[in-house]
Amino acid sequence: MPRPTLVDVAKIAGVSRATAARVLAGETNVDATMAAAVEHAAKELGYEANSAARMLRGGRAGAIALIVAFNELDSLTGTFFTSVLKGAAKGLYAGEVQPILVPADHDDGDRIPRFLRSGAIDGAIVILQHEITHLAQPLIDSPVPIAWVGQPRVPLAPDAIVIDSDNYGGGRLAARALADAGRRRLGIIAGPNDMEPARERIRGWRDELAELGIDNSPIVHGEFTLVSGSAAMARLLKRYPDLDGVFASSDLMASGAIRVLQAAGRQVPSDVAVIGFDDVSIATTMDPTLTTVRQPLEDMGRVAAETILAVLRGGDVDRRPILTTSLVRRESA
Amino acid sequence: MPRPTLVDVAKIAGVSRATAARVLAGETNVDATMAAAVEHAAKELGYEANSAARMLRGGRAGAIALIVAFNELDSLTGTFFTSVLKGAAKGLYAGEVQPILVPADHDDGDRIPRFLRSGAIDGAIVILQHEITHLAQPLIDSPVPIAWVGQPRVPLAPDAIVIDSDNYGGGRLAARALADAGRRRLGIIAGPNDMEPARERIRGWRDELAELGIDNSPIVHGEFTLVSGSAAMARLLKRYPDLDGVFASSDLMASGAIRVLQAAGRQVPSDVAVIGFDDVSIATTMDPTLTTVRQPLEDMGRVAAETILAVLRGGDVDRRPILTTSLVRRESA
DNA sequence: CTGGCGTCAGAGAACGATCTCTGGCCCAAC
DNA sequence: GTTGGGCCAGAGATCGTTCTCTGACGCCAG
Repeated sequence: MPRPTLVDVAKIAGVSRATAARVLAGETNVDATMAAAVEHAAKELGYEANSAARMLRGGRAGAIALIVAFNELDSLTGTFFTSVLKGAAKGLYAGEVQPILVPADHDDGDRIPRFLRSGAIDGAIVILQHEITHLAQPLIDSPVPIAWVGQPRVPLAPDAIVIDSDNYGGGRLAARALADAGRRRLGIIAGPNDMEPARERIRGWRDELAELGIDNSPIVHGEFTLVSGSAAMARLLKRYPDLDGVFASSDLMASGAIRVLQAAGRQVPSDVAVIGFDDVSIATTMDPTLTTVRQPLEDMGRVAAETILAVLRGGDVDRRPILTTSLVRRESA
Repeated sequence: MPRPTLVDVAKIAGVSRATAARVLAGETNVDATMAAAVEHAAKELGYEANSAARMLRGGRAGAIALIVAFNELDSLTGTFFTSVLKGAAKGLYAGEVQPILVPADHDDGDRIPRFLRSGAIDGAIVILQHEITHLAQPLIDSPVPIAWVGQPRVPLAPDAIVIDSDNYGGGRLAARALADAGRRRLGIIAGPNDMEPARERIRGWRDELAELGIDNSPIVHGEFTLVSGSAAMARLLKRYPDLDGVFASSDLMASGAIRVLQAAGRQVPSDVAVIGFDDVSIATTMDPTLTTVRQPLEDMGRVAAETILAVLRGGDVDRRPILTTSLVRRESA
């Protein structure tokens, strides 16, 4: 049996389509008896408005795409995505908007832009740590608003929506925490230099160290992954064998770094204190548990959702919110 | 400027709506000159069919809901979901169907059933380890087909779509692997007794042990979580202090168990060999890395997608596929 | 008692793609 | 030369909801 339509409801309630629509839309200028009849009929039939018809008539889809790199979703890197995803989906859900999951990889090069033009979504939230190059331009050219979670590598228009955390402040927090623990022979395992957040973390770290009077702290670079963290730590140890504090600018790199330190006979934190960045789940499962600069990932997702919804509703909102980072003290520093 | 419609394309190409539609639908019985004009006009305008109109007219939504417990998404338990999610989304994407993410928790008790009735989706894939009780009945009563990934605790109709892995076979694999490693004093940390997959793992484990002539192996129960695994291991050690092999029926419980074993001075695997179940990411990051019975989670998601798509297309498919489990040998056994 | 205004229900149009049905044209065959 | 069949383009209807416009009724004031 087909799904009941508004006409069915109206027929049973003995009123016209328009009246039934008014009642179900919550308008008040309807006779109470009729309204009750409509409510009753709708409940009886289990009526629910057909979303396609509403969409077609109303012009709004009531849906937002979440563009994510699926190949990383179930990896360690993925814990970053899932936190943001969770926040974004919750935020959209609260706004009565459907989150549509779109795999950014596996793209045939045309489906995402086509999807953006199909009217099936009102906007998109992009959650990519490493952007897929062929996607950047289509996303920038998107006919619907896009919210970026984290600064992408590509330059964006000044009115672009970008949700980021305070990477600069996070870098300062890490430096101060190590200094407060009495460490003075410090090194940093930074992210790739072509990524804005990575540069900001370095800048915060350096500024704070400068204020503390600590100079010439060496920098090595990784790719935010566990293995690149191990490799970077090995290089750092070679350059600076007697260091007593390391800031790894992702938790995964911190994890890789700690393994290398332990393999090299250094105790963490007694010989070398280590601070990470992100506060993803691995930080609590490693041994020692990781002291880290927390990015409020779930909040970032939620703010992305709220911001794009506000933009769609024509509201005047901050299009570049920056969420504060904070230090989470655990065992490693 | 508004999105171009089929009428715009037809106007530029100098043909009627119907002809333009025919060309874009790939029908061949159209004059080549006209077809070329339509193709050209469509490309020039960046035309993409309005999905709402297509949906309304065609009756199909072209979307499948993925119902997931969001509170667990970024936790350790969540790695289970994300793998399935990834497979399901890939499978749907391959079938040209949009995956819509639906948070199962945070439900106000009515939105999910209403959504199922809104025509916005053609079906749903349910990925819940611990079902939300108030959702079970609405899901069972759903007007659209539902595919369950993993046996839920509630009884389902015989024609329900359930994608599961071979839990029984997995239990046998674990028993045999420990026996092959020369272990004879074995114990099992099982899942909750009211969950079918947990019972099946026990049954497989026992049958294999019986064939191997190992009797009276003790059973303790956990809740599939890390802490419950620790607690269960502590109970097991007290009951059976000289055991030399443990099968924990989830990787998280195995992780908790190993910590307790190590804290009790037992070396893993030399004193006690441990085998887990699932093969989620933690299995590769713990120390020692975990030998485990692999559930093909991503495949399960993909098969769920393929099965529900086949059902929607009226195909005759296996509605209860069981995917094989396999042993992944690492360091812990 | 009548005219005017306010309120509220219903009829109709619109959203945009798709599918059916009709009508016209061309070619071939009788 | 005329008729019939086949093929192809276009007009129209349809999906279900929402919004605007119209018309009717009732009430109040003149």
